[in-house]
Amino acid sequence: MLKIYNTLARDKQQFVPIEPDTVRMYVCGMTVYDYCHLGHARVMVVFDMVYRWFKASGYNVTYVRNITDIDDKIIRRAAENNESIHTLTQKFIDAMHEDADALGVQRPDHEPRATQFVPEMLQMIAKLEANGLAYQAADGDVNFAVRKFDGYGKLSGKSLEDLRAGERVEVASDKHDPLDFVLWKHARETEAEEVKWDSKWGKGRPGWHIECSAMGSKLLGDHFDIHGGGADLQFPHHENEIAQSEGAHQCQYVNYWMHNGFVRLDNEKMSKSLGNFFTIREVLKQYDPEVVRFFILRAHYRSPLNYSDAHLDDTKKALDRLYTALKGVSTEKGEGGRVKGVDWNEPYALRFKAAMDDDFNTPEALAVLFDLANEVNRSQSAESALQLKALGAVLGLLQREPTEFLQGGSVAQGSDDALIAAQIVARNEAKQAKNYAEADRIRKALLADGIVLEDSAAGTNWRRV
RNA sequence: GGUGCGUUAGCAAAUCGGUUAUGCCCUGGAUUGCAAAUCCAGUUAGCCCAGUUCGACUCUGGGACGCACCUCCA
Repeated sequence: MLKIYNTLARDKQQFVPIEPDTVRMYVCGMTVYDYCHLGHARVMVVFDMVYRWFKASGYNVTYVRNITDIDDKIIRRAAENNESIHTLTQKFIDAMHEDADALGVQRPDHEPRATQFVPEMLQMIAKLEANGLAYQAADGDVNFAVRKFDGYGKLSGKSLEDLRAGERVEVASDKHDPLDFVLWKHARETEAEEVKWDSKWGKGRPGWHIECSAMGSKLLGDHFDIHGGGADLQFPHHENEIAQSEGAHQCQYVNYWMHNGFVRLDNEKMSKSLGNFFTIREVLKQYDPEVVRFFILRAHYRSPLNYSDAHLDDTKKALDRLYTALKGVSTEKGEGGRVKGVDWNEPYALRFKAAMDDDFNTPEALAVLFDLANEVNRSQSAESALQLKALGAVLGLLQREPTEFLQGGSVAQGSDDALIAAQIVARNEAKQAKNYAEADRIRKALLADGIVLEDSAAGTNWRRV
């Protein structure tokens, strides 16, 4: 029985889908004006894990992760680069896909781009206006009237009074209420035609919040199961989505709200505005992408995750242990020669499932994998090894050839394979001649290059540190 | 200022009112020419104070510290 921590309820709740055996989930994706950083990597990996677990649990899942390809930052960046919005966003969408692919993140079923759903957004704004929840201000912007929507603040646990007391920003005077937010931004003279759409309120472009509401209901319906995103989107973005969608459709918007924790650097949230971030591609120059994925899944998705080289090094060693267990045990085929999936009746799998069903407790699920690896090491059982690999697959891990991972695991530098092989031959000749000084010299020299030799009955293997 | 979350061994990180988390590091043993890998055994916990309880890391109250949101942000 799957339980999910629902931000809306501030509690773990049993997951009951709206339609039996079906999950419809929406996750706020990226605004594509720059390369993705590790914070983005965490959202992608976490919800990829969620997506995979629902599928492994037998649900039909429709997963939508949007792309914001129109907003102030994009417009500014395009102007700086002297390129079109489309050129800029396409470049970073491509880069995002490269990064996601490297991290083993499966493509969502839909990746809607905001610019392709402007008519739906306009329809929704019209509904809100008809329902008395939106108004056009003197400056031409169409705003949402926060005061008119009962229950504003139910997701973030904030009252309008609290919010008002904490106001830190000068408010545009044309709003009826300082907390009203924009649905439709009127076009500015200086802006390119590319960022202007016609509407009954005049030329303009959509506000950020309406994008997700419109794309969500278009692709998943007015009421769907799960909505996810980073914890920083809880307020105001998700709060505003609820107000818009429920205000327009007059029904519950989302049943379960899921928010992942931040990636931190030196105990501080990694973010664009603080400038303390590493892009995914920077990190992948130094670490194997599977190590990065494993690093993210080693923490519970709601916990903070501190990034440091020491932690990544630690993670690499941990993953080495799992791949080492798989090495040398045939995992190609199960009994009777068929390719085997998870045997869900087996004790380790039951523990794994219990962990995952408990609000996607991946650290606990991974602990089960380490216990299973220990079992594989002891028994050298192909069945156990297959089970380990199959459970790894559920998390998008352990699917490579162990040797390929262990020998390329940290991003390759120095010695090439042929050279290493030659050194091993030379060392084994020295060993046969009982010239251990020479054998040890060769081993030490390789170690200096990050190559560890392992002698076994079957011969000498090597791996990278 | 308001609101929310967190504080577990050297580091990272889970579970749980009473029974070995797990990974890395460390110690001893087995194995090895010596190592590495592996196996076995072991060391190191629960921010502070008070309460509830036969028993609390786990529940309650108070305090300290940290982080986040209240502005664009994954």
